[in-house]
Amino acid sequence: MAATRPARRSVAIDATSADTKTRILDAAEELFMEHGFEATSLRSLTSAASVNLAAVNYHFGTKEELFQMVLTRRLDPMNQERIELLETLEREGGSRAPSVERILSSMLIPALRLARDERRGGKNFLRLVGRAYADPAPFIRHFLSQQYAGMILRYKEAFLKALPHLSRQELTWRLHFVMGAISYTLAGTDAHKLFAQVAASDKENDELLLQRLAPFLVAGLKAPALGDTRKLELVSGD
Amino acid sequence: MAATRPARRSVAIDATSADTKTRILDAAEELFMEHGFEATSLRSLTSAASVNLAAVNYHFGTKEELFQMVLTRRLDPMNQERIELLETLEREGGSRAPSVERILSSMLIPALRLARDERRGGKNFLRLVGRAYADPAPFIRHFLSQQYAGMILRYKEAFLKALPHLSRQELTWRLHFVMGAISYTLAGTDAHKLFAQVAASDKENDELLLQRLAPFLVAGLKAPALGDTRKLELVSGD
DNA sequence: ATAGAATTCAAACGAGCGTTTGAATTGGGC
DNA sequence: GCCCAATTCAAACGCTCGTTTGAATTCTAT
Repeated sequence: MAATRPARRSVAIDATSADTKTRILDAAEELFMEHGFEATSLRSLTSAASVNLAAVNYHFGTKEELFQMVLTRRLDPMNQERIELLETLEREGGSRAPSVERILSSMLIPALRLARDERRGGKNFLRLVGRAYADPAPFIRHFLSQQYAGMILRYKEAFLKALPHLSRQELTWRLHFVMGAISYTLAGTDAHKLFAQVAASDKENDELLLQRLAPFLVAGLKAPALGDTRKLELVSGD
Repeated sequence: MAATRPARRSVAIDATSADTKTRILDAAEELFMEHGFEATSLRSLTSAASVNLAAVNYHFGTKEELFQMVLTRRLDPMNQERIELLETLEREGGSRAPSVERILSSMLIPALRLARDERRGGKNFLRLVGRAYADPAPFIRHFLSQQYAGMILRYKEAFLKALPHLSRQELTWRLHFVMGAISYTLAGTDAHKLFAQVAASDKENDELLLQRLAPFLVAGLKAPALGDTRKLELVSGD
């Protein structure tokens, strides 16, 4: 299946086609976010991008490869920025490990910047990522795990130093919860409708959201380890 | 479209067909969880259930209605149990409001019970719910929000009394984060692969998971409100 | 035993899907 | 001005989808 791909674009991969490719990527970002991967047809996608139907297969190979390109285009720089921010933090602190607050901030700030930058897809893209996290399609899951593995490992080490009372396993779970809250929050949009009211204006929304999310996550991360306090009354309410 | 539905099942809605209907619901639960709504075809579904292809349309009308039935079958009793547990808690406490820990427990216990009960779909079903939360399909979002609205409102009131330092709006956000961490955690399966290690055996997994999730969430809920402490160093790391 | 309703079944419908093809068109280097 | 590769295009291929149909079958109440 993958072997029968055309030999056409074998000579020059990137040429003058940047415009068509970008138009496809932009339309894909929006439509994948709105309808999901499966429910977005290449016909509606190419129509929205004002390009020929065959252009997707010509420039990206398959629909799946297009999807991965949509994610890579913005996730790679964002995760790169996260790691750089974290390393700056560690360098500045010298021998003293950075605080939980600062480490978490270095995770959230690049996401916030991306959300604010309309030229880079803005909120749309982050919602797309949040949804991709919950997509059952195996190729999406494999792609995301490999895409995030390095960054998460890096942050796990940093958090371990800032939270010495947590075992490696305990921290793995907590980072899992943190990623869950972040993904879910970023996937947002209609999820807000589960609750009654939403925030006021639209511009302050992003920043306020993260300023509310951060204290919640910091407190959760700093919580005593399992077994440190009484076992928590999880068994039957009487 | 909805008007052209057959007049066949107009006389008796539930008859001896329970067996076929149940087989369809069980197969749907598993396949929707594994592949998502869009990617699950009625042909593979009816084949797995060993029923005729037309049986789904005959018993449930459309594929969407089947999906809603899959969710309703288990969500209704679970949310009912949650509310009853919460009301018991409030009745027992008399005038004193229940603690955050106990309120949260009354949310998690019914989910945990359901996860343990293989006859009611077990973990499969909770993963399905977790994924449904992130599904972009409008009919799923509308259904879920109406399905949870009552329960969430009920719990918001209870949490408000237990967390008097939080404004209603602040709590709305925190409950949003809580639901995010829960959904994401329950959707689990491959999400675990994002991280290195997983828990040991398989039976203790569920309980251990919730026993780890609960302290995290309690600490997050109890965190000081925005503005109570310094604004948290979210802006640039220097 | 039989009438009538409920259910099952095989077959087909029309539509939409991702992808491929080969010809037409474009655009830069000689 | 011409050539050749890169790109665009209209059309089609083969396939799968959700749903409908009408006959065959099973079930139930008389």
